[in-house]
Amino acid sequence: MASNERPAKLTLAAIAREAGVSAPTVSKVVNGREDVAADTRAKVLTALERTGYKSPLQRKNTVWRRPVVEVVIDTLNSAYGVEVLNGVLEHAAASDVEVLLNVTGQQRGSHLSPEQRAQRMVDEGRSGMIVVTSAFSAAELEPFHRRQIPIVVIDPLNPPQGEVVSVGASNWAGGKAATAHLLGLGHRRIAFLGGPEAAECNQARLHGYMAALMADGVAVEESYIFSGPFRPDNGVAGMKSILQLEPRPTAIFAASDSIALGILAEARRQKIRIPEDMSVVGFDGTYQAEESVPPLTSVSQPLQEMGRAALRFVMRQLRGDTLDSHRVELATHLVVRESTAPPAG
Amino acid sequence: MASNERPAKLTLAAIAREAGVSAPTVSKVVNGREDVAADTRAKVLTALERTGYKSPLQRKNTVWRRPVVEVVIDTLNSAYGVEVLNGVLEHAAASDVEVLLNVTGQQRGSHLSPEQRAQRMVDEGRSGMIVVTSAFSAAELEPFHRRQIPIVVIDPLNPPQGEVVSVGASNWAGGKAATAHLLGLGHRRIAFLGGPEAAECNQARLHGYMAALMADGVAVEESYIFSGPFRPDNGVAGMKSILQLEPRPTAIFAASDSIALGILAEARRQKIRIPEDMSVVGFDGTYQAEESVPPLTSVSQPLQEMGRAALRFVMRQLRGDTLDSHRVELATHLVVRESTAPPAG
DNA sequence: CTGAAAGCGCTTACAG
DNA sequence: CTGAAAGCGCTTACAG
Repeated sequence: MASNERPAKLTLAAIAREAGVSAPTVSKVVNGREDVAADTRAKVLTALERTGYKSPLQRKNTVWRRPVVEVVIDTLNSAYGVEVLNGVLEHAAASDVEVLLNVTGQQRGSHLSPEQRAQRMVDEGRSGMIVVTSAFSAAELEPFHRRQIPIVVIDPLNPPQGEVVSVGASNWAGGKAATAHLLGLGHRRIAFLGGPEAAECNQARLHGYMAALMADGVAVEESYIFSGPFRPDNGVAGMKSILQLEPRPTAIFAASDSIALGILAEARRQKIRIPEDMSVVGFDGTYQAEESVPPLTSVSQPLQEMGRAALRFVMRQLRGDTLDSHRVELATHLVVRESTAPPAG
Repeated sequence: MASNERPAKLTLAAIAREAGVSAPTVSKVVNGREDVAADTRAKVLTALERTGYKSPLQRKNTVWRRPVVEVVIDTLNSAYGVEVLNGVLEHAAASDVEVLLNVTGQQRGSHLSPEQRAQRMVDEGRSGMIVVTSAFSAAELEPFHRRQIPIVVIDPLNPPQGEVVSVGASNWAGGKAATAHLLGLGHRRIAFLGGPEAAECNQARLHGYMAALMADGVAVEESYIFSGPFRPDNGVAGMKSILQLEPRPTAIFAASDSIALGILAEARRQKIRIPEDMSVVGFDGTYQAEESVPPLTSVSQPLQEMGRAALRFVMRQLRGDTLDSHRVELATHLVVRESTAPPAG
């Protein structure tokens, strides 16, 4: 008879039987009351753990909730961010994960300390976080690590910190390829219109640029190197400066498509023809590079794949898998369109 | 004695007394069961709302969680959707609401019935939903209404359904203004390159176009009217057709900026100069209209404001406020840039 | 579609 | 400190 009994439902009463105590006693233990003898409490706790008992509340909360991953991003007003987000969303749909969006340009929740934000993530049942092109200190991440909340960073704006898991692209190789392409067309005076000076990805692109120049025996000219935000206005301002240089560069390698778009706009205003008077290479390879006038030669990053990889990393950490590496770097490749040509003359 | 009684505890039974029904009936309503007569349900809902009843589960969950609102959108690959989303995010940041993003182009959760999706929203503690440019039937929305989940629709792709709360813009006036602008420049052969034929907003724009023509005594030419998706490829295909019309139109009113961008691209390929050979007006007024070549004359919609208004509507319903109206329509206005000029000759 | 009755699982109050 | 008994609040099963 005993061997054919179906397993009793997991109720307080069942735990009580299991532990050899009464239901009210189990109730007290579950509710953290103090009027229970230590050894009685121990017996009950053992039974609770062995059977995996959940209160009706907990059970209702476990109706199979999908994991919720928060994506933190500074702005959606660039094709870069939207593409990364699309990758995250695609993988989220495939793996039944929900995506919470937090655009920090809008300063949400900035009044909270990292400690409070991490605690709130636990309270609200959030599973992990993906941070896109942001700067953060080890101290800001520590409260999340302590609570075992997986965080993955895409293209951090500051140098990698200890244990941080990050996803990026081969920026150095991309910068080298872009510059080599211009050199191959015959350009010798090539400007670098960069992103934020401190950004890892920007430094790698700059060093790729310098490596290509050096490989061809072209001296690096300090006055040809600029930096600023990854935004069109930086391209506009940079283009104005570059047009006043003597001797004037014949080509520009821009560290992002958004910067390159600013260059194109300023060129139009000043009646500088692209590529006849000036060649321009961008970086990112978003759809904006395809649709610009003229279509932009650009170093394409697998942005969607980067988003997917970031979410995959979060989920792996959630499952408790060990990671092979704390950094994934996906390949970039140069796409030649119509904004580059041999220099005039 | 009655006047000094302390208020009865807020139990199912109390609600039942209040509504003049039995406890099991209240239980059914609270749990979203279907076997309750509409008027009985209404009585119970009133009582629930008046007393602010919370189930034990809800009571325990009220550790002060921020409301979570889900935004459902077909794609982020258009400036339209991103702008609306920016508006939602901005108001969400200001009012301490979390935003969950669901991009349906990726078919997520499509295997679930509306009933299941609505129940899951309750289970996962979601507060409300904002649906952007989607089609849906009354039957699809009913399970959400039954569970008192506020839904607000932005620019529905099908005609408004009964109780649906929606946000939009003055499409008819905008279509009329765009067409009047072209007529004022001297155009008489004006094509309409529209969006989805069934879409409310598209129909309003089309009728605004016809109203302007008729006001100027210009006959509506059926062969000048096209429809298709709100996407650049529709603009490309439409432009090809229009260029073959005899006599050829001298201007095009496109029902969205994305369609207009396709027109500009095809014009470039065919060496048709804009605006010298053909004037083009778009609709939406996204940043793409500013950055295109040439910059696009377009009817600007307050997309961010529409996103903000949608979230405000959701929150009002959550608080149980009565809505003044089930439809908000914000003003559009024409922004003249460089894609329109008097016809040649 | 409704509700009286039975039931379920947890908690409370209190005697020992 | 423990547990039999009573109680609470919600849900289920089903007769009408």
